[in-house]
Amino acid sequence: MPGEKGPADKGPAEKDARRRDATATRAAILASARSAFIASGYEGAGVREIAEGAGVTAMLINRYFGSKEGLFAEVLSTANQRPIIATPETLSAPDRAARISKALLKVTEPEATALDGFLIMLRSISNERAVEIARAVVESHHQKNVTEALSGPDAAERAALLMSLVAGVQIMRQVVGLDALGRDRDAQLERLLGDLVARLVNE
Amino acid sequence: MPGEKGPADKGPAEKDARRRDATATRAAILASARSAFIASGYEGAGVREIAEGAGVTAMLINRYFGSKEGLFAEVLSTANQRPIIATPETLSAPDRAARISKALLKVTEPEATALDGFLIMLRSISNERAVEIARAVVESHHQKNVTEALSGPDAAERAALLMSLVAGVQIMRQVVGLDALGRDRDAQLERLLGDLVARLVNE
DNA sequence: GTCTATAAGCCGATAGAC
DNA sequence: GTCTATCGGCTTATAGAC
Repeated sequence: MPGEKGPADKGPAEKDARRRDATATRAAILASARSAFIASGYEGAGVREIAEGAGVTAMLINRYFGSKEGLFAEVLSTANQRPIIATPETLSAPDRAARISKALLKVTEPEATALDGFLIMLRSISNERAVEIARAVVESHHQKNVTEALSGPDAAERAALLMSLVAGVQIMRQVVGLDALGRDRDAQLERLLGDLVARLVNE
Repeated sequence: MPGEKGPADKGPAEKDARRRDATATRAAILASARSAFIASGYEGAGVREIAEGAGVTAMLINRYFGSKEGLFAEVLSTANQRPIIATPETLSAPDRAARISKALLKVTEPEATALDGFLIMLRSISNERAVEIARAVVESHHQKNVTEALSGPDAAERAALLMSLVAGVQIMRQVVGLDALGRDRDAQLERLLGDLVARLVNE
């Protein structure tokens, strides 16, 4: 029947089964946006490019997320839901400093992806609005989680410095690729970093 | 003499005295570019905006620097000529860790400008070419200088971690503006940071 | 040495058809 | 639910006049 639209329209509309699924489309856009923001940051990634990666047109991004800004906020929020390095598990272990420094080196290897939430933020600090969005996410998630996990005085300041150290190592090792932070130095780095982390996580 | 050009050409060309001075124009473009890259990074700053700040047209940027990329390379290089925090002076003092942590907090206050060379780099990591240029500058200047200033084993790795810490603190304190790294926490931060820095700069 | 004018293309966002 | 077509504005870079 010509007047009927949507998935009920079988027959010639095989690909519509996926194309007309709002939930799936939304998820596809989010996934594509995440990759694009990781690779190029907020300013570097374009809505057309993101849409193409999701197999849709750019217009749908505004339809589902209001704007590129709204899309960025949702990507950043979901990518920073839970702690990666200073997790409740690593923080409660007796050898937590060693565990954390080891985890930090692992997730900042050139091809690692676990710390994507942070990486998106770091690659987006050229844009003022993106920084504001990132600030809200970090304060409400990571700062809060890590502070609560640390006991002793100045927990908030120690948590903030731990995040700073993580951000700095990620930039210099994963993004910039300093020789002295290469994988072939992991042995020395693990020892040095463990020392630093111990100062922050041990009361 | 009719054949002579430049400032010697007085008379009706009052404003030409400045406008037709290639050296001054070059310097004006560099200064304007530096401000723009600090505020918006490589991708965020436009050549028109930079040219306007120098009182010239965008075309001259390509004339003097070949391209926006060439301009960026020159700005980044001049802005990172000499060390700011880990200077020969601070590193040779007996209480170097305390001095360095104090200096770091000072140059990462919200309105501070001393660490601009680093800030330009951090705001530009969304662009691949900008990162390559920044990497070359950091390796050839800061990594080299700081490593030479540190004695003892693993000097290169300790230097790289010190730069990572500086970069991380600058991002979280000056760019993101985390509450826990605010100026009202300077007393605690100075103590905590001093501890960390001591682990890196003391053999 | 510096200008105006313009090429060629990408940006985010929107109107309206189906 | 998704499309095409398009708007207005931005981008870097270049050609040619003076």
